[in-house]
Parts: sequence; C-alpha cells; structure tokens
Amino acid sequence: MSEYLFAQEEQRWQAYWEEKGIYRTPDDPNLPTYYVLDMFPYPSGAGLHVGHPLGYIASDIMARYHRMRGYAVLHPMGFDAFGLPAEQYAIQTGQHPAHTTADNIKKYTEQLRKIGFSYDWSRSVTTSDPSYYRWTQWIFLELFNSWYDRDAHNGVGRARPIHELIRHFEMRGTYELHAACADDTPVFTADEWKLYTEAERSEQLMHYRLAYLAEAQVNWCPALGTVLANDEVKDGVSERGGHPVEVRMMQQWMLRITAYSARLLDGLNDLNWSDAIKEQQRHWIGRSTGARIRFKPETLETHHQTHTLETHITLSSTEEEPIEVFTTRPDTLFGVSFLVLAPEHPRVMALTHPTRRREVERYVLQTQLRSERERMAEVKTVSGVPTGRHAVNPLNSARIPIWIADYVLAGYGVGAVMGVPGSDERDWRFAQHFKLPIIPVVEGTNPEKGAESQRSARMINSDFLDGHTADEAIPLVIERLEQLGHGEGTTQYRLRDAIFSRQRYWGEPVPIAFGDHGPVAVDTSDLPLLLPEVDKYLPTEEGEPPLARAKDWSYHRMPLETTTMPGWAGSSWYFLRYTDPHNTKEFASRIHTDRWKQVDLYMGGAEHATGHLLYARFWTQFLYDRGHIGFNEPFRCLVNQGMIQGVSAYMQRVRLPGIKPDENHQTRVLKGFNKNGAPLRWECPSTYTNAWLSAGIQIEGAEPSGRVSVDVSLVEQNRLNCTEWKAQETGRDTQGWLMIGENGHLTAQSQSHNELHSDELIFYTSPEVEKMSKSKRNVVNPDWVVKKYGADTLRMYEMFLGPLEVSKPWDTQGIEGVFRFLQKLWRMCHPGGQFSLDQGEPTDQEWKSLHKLLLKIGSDIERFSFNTSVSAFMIAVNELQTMGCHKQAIIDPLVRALAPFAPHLSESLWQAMGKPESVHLSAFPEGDPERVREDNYDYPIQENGKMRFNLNLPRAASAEELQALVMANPRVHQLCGERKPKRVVVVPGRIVNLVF
RNA sequence: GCCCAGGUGGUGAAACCGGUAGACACGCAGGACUUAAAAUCCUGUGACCGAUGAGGUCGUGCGGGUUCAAGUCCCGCCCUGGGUACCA
Repeated sequence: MSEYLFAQEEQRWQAYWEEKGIYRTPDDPNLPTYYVLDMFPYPSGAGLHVGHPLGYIASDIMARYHRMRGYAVLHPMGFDAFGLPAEQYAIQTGQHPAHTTADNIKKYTEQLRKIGFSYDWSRSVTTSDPSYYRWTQWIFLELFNSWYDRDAHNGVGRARPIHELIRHFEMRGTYELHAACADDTPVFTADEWKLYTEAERSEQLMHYRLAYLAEAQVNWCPALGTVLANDEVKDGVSERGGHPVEVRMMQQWMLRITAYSARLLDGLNDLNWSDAIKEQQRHWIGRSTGARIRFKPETLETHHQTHTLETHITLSSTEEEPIEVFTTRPDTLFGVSFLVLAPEHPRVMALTHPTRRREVERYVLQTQLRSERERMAEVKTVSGVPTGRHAVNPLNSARIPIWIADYVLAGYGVGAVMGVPGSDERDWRFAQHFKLPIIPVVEGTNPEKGAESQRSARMINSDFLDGHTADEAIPLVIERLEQLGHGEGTTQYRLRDAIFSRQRYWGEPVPIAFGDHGPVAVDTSDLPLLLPEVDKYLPTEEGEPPLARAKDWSYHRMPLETTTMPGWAGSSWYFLRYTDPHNTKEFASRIHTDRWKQVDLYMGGAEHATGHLLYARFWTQFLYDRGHIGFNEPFRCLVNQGMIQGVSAYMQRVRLPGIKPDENHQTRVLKGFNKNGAPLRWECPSTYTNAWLSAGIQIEGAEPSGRVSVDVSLVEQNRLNCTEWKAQETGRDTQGWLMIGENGHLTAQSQSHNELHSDELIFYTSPEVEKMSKSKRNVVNPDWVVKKYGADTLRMYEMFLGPLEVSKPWDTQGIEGVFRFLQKLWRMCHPGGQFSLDQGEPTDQEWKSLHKLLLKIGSDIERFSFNTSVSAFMIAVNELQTMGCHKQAIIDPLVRALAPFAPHLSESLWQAMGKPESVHLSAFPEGDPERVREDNYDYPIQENGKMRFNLNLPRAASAEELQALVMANPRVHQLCGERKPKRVVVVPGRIVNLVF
C-alpha cells in the first residue's frame, strides 16, 4: 500500500473509537479537569458548511491535547433546538417542528461524526427535549420566586428567595428595603401589607420578582406574529426575514437582568476574553455615573379651570411635583437654560400650560407616528416644542423653560434632561435652533461655535464651583444637592430588563397559570409543562399566541400562560447540564458542577457578544446567588474563531449594442478588448441582445445589465467549467444565452458555424470574497471535502488557513498542500509500499528536527496558534525526508504530537507500530531543549542596520569575544575597506551591527 | 461620529521580547521519471538595476519621529472589517 486510503482508515477508526468509548468523560475525581465547549449550534436545515467546523476543530485539538496530558476532559456537543426557522417551516408545511428538528440534528450529527471530533456523545443535550426544558422551566420558576436584595454581600447585592421578601413586608413593609425594582414601585407599611388582599399582594410582589410580568414597550412584528428582542431587530426590521417591526405596549414576562448590571460589568475584568467582546459588553451595559436633580415647576396660575374638583386635585398635585432629570455633569448645573422631557414622559401633559396643550399634543402624536427608522434617519434634525411652563434651578433659583423634544429618550435615565448648551453638543444645537440662552460654565467656551465639554477645564459663572475642574466640582455639587434634598449622586445603566415572552409555538412553555388572585407557578413536581399540540402554528384570529389554540391549556382549571420562552433560555445554562446530563432530580448536582466548575475554554463566534454571552453570565450569577452552583462566571476563557468566507464567482451580463436594420441578420461583429486590453473581434449570431462576458472583457457599445453568481463548484481558478454550466443552464433558460470568452463564444443552442465547443471556451468569472451563504452560491460543504481529501486533511487545512481569530477566505485549491504532507508522512513510514520503520538510534540532526517540532507544537497549542503548528509539522517531515529518516524513535513521538490534529492517520501509524492502545490514550510528547541546542549560531552581520552576510560563531562567546572574532574576520575587513566602524553593537545570540 | 480589530509577495500567511522581512503552503515557470497522463521528486519564484554572474537599490497602507537597528514603539492621516449610536 503506497497510498494512504483515508476513506477506509477514517471509517475504521471512527468505529473503533466509538466501540472502545475512548472519548467518554472519565469519572475519576482525582484527575485534573479540563472543560472545552463549543457554542451551542442551532441545527439549521442547510447543514454545515466548511466555516462551521473551524472552531470545533480548534477546540477538538485542545480537548485531545489535554486528554493526552492527563486531564479528565469534558468535551460535549448538543443542540439549541428551539427556534424560529423550524417554526417557519412548520407554518409553511404543517410539519411539526419536532420532526424537522430531529431530522436536522441527525444530519448535523452525521456531518460532525465524519470529521472525527472527540465529543462524548453520551452527554449530548437538546433544548427542545422535555427532559431538558423541564429544568429550563425550573430555573424560570426560581427566577420568579426570587428578588434582588441590593444590601446583601456588603452592598454588592444578591438574589434571595421571595418568601424572605414577604417576611420583610410583614415586619417592616418597604421600610429599609433596598431591592431591585422599578422607580415608581409603591411604598407601604407592614400594616398596609397585612390589609392587602391576596391579589394586591401578588401585584406588589410582581415589582420585585426577577421574572416578572409587566406592560412593556415591545418590538411587535406583525409578519411573524411575534415580539422581537432589541438585538433581534436590525435597522427597524427583523433580523431573520427582514420584516417590518413596530413599537407597541404589551404585557410581557421580563427578566430583571438590570439588577445584575454592576456585577455583569465588573465581572468582565477577571475574564480571559478578547478586549473586543469585553468592550462590547461594557458598552451594552453602559454605566454612567452622575446625579439625579429635581427642579421644582413654577406654580400654575389657575384662573381658567373647568375641571371637576377631583381631576383638578390630581392634576395639580403632579403639576407641583418636582421634575427629576439625570445628568453625568451635575457640575454644569449653573449653565442650565432649559429642561427637556421625552415626548413619552408620563408627566408631559401635566406639565403643559393649558394654552400650549394643542401644540404639545400634536408634537407627541407626531413622534409616535414616526417609525424608529425615520427617527434614526433624521438624527441631526432639531425638533421640539415648549410646554409654556417654567421650572426653577434648585441652586440659583433661575427661571428656565420646560420643553418637549424627541432627542431625549424615554428609555434612558429618567427620560428628562437639563439643557446645558454651553457644555453639551445636543443641547447646544437645540438652544441654537430655538434661540435659547447659552451660558458658558467652563473656561474656553465659545457659545457662538459650539459646546465645550472638556472635564479638565476650570468652571466659571458657577458660584461656589468656580475655579474647579469637573472632577473636583461634581462631588461638591452632589453634596450640596443632597444637603438641600434636591438631588443625589446616582449611577445609570443603559442595559434594559430582558423581555422573555415570545408569541411563538416552538419554545419552552412558561410554567405559569393565572388564578383569581394573579399568576400562579406550576408546581415543580408537575414539570415539565409539555408543549401542547396545536392545529396550526400561527397566532389565533384574535392575535393570541399559537399556544392559545391548544385544547385544555390549563392547570388545575386555571388558564396557562400562552407565550413561550426565547431562544436564549435554553442556551443560558446548557453548559451546566453537560456536567450531569441525565439527572432527573436536579438540573445538575453540585457534586458535578463543583467538579467541572467553569468552562475552561469556550469556543464560538463573536456575534453572540451581547446576547447569549450576557444572558448566560446573568443566569450563572443568579444560580450562584441562590446557592445552586459554586461559581459566578460561566466561561473563564473565551476564544472567538473568525469566519471562513466564501469566494463567490460572478459573471457580468451586458446588453449588446443595437443592430442597424440594414445589416446582415445572420451574424454580427462585436469589437472590444480582452482583460489585458488587447483588441479583439467576435463574429456572433445576431439573434442575441444580451451576453455574458468573461472577466475583464469589454465590448464597444455594450451596457452592463447586472451580474449573477455561479456555483463555486463549477469554477476552478476563476475559470468556468462551461460544459457543466451549460448542462445546468440549458434546462432552465429557454431564451438561450450567449457567452463571450477569451477565445470565442458559446450559445445554448449551438447554431452558429464558428461557435466553440463548451470545453474549449475560456471563460473567467470575477471572484469576490464574502460571507458563505447558499444565496451567493459560494458554499463549500465539508462532506465533499472529507470525501475527496479525508477528515484529517480538512482539519489540518482549516487550521493551516491562518490565525484562528481572523476571518479568511476558503480556497479549495490550497488544500492540496496539506493533503500532500499527510501522504508524505505515510510514505515515509511505508518504504517500498510496506509499513516498516528503522529501529536504529537517530542521529543528532534527526533528534534536533523532532525536538524543534515538539517545542514548537507545545508553545503553539498554548496560544491557539494552530496554523504555525501545521507548518512546523511540514517542516519537520520535510527535514526528515531530506535526511532519509524513518526511524521509529522519531516517528513514534511525532505521531503522538500529530494525534490531536490528524487523529485518524496518526491512529493508523500508531497501531501499525504494534501499540496495544489508541494513540489518543498515549502521552503527549514533551520537547527537550537540550536536543536542539547548538554550539554555533549564524550571526547576521549588519552595516548600519542593513543585513550583509552571516558569520558562524560560537554561541557561548561573550560580547567582547564576539566583537574580537568579527573584527578579525576577512569578510568584515572587506566590508569595512578604508572605513573604521564608529561603533560595534553586539547582542549575543542575536546580531552584530557595524555602525559607520 | 465614537469604540474594537486589522492593512506584509500573484494568493493564504510567518516573523512570539525592537534584532536576518516573506518561514510553511497554494499558484506559476522549468526539469527528472513515464509511450502518455496522474502521482512523486528536483530547481527557481517580492520588485527593480545588473549579463541569466558578482553585487547593489527599494520594499510590510501613507507621512513624520524615536533607535545602532522599526512590520513591531510614538505622533498624525488613509483604507477595510466588526460593534454602536441623539445614552444626557
């Protein structure tokens, strides 16, 4: 056998590994543990393309490497199986999403198995499996039955059981309670609590639960009949499908992730994640520190009232209440010349002067009508309307007008700002536009030109703050405001509570029923609450979610919640389940989660930066607070693999110039240039008005009329396989087509005498690197690669392509290099076609090649530099081949080092050596620096920093000795000539530089 | 606009602490073996000058700087990709 028959060998070893169960996670509690996890894939119907396994291959190398280094390795794979595509398919075809999902999982699993990953499949989990989502529902109920105590843990805060909150209410009401809740949460005494009805108590508790029901502004997508999360909406349309989205108020289940804002932000510092992802999360959470300041509105002269007494009283009380604003620059308080409320601010109408009511109403209505998209498009246009009322600056009693404007967002801070046009760019534009006064409060402000927000500048016109910088002034103002009771220092977060309800079928049912006194949790012993059968996967006629179609959707005669959980519910805790996947008593036992702890290496795409990665951290911290696990961050080290892009092949289509009526109608002559600019002429049938042009060809008078991609499998080095293309196109396109290539033309129905045969036409497509997708026809399927080159080649080539974190295009041609390397190694062990290794003692040179490799691989793996590892293997094998080495003493460790990268071929060679056990159970070989040490080093000799030649000098020589040796060398004399070096820089072990 | 990556041959890339730029591979060109092809092996391959030699000049997005020495450090800009946006 002179050739490595990969197909046969790979199948054989995959069966062998499975039979021996060598990737099963070891139970031995004495072994050090290593948990490597790939991000949960959604099993889409399209299957895998070559981009998907990139991260899986890298993590598999790490898993195998650690296994060989004596770690107990947990390396599982499972499926995030609930989701919209299966549901959409169900809506279209009536096929139950569970069936589609099962088919897709089967397909994915088969594809993954062929690549030879070392997953412990016995631990696989699927989120749509009731035995799994039972625990997703259970965690939801834990959230429902928890509140967040901000005072716990020395002010860090901690989630606590809801019954402890009830006890607090019974003893002290809301007195001395610092809980995460909305700002407008009512205050009550213990006595009031005791008098509340059950329904009222339930309503009060809802303000504190970590999973709670609230009226929320949501992104309603009519086309999908569902609500989308903010990160599922891009540019005003749904991320999936691109359907329009509108803003609506709806009753939703929410998760109080904002309780964890500070911890989620601060926790980032200790994580071994890329700065890019950490920055994205920081920005998403968006902490800003500043102050809330209350401005008292001027009393309204009430001489015009026509209200009834009752409404008059309620109105005037809100009229009198101070207006609260949030600012990060309380130091600029003396520069305030107006207040602005968001149009959605609840007190807009109450604070509007009756004479202005009409105008304000119109403005509010107008902003409501404008879509998100429009508002985004007109970011720089200034609009707003005065309320006709004024407020008073709490520090200097200045009278300032109150405005309404849409540049203030209801959803951030308190929905109201103080306008400081001297120090804020937006306030400045607003003041400029409406001719409001601009009071400079920091030195160097030019009110004519713009705002000055420098924090280091000295304050002016600011009473007791004058002469201070912003950082000095801020605590002073806050102190004064707190003394006067007009405000206090505070911290705001951009992060919003997460909407948890989905108006969809294919998700986990929310285990809540609605009783007479409010929501009731399904008893945990009744979980899982199974997803019911429905006749259609669509919303009901009344716009209720699909679950409302289910027969008898109730719990102890109480109607059940009809929304389901979002995709991220199941994926927020799955890494815990893998430690104990078959547990029927708990989501995972502490014994197992304590043993494996955090994921040591989490591999996946950067697109989950603010979604999955944030929610998973939130759930982990919550489960930690409630004592269910012993750590509060899920993923210690995160590596984001880059994308593998596709190279699409495009053909240019042109409209040919018109033919004059008197011309010969059989053929026509086209003139133009080829891609090198050489003039060309073609004689073509005149019946065609359109043509495809080979890349770079120009035709006089022709107009481009679009381009079309062709399947990449028909293209090699940009040259189109015209025969194949013709075979595919002729069936579809009855109109016929004309192709103009480098050397002639081709049509669908060979009708012209001078037409080339499809094999002869040289036709180039234009390559373009873009995302790999079906629609761009640039998808390369791993099954195809495995079939043609084998799994080991695919694995090594994906690693060889470039650094793991970087995006790079797939080039099928390049794969030959890796394929040849593996074949070369195989032949090295099969001299004359038979397996045979030399039992002799290797030479120093042979040892050196081996240990150079081992040292390199060891350090490369530690820093995920797998592309250079593959090169190192190639270099070693090239060197050994040149030396004619096929000694077992060298090949044995080399094969073990190769095992994580090319598990099949190394197993073939290993077992051919007569080893009793799998190579994957052997020890990873260590490099020995002694074996690569050399006595001499080729010193580069530089002239003024420019490399001239090398001198072979003893490595042990000191700088002085080296200088003496160099200066005595005849080649150096020749280089110097008459000149004498001004200075000789000698860096032992590196370089010698002669400076003239 | 702001934040984060990145920009090196025809292509993917390497250079890990400031020390020989382009390792390894693809592609291309030439050669050996073969009736031929495939496979394999050998040689060359950044650009320019020079004779195809010896040798030299230039060269890591652009312009400056620090240094004996810069792809690497500093300052200013340009471009590409990702994120984000009246966030007070």
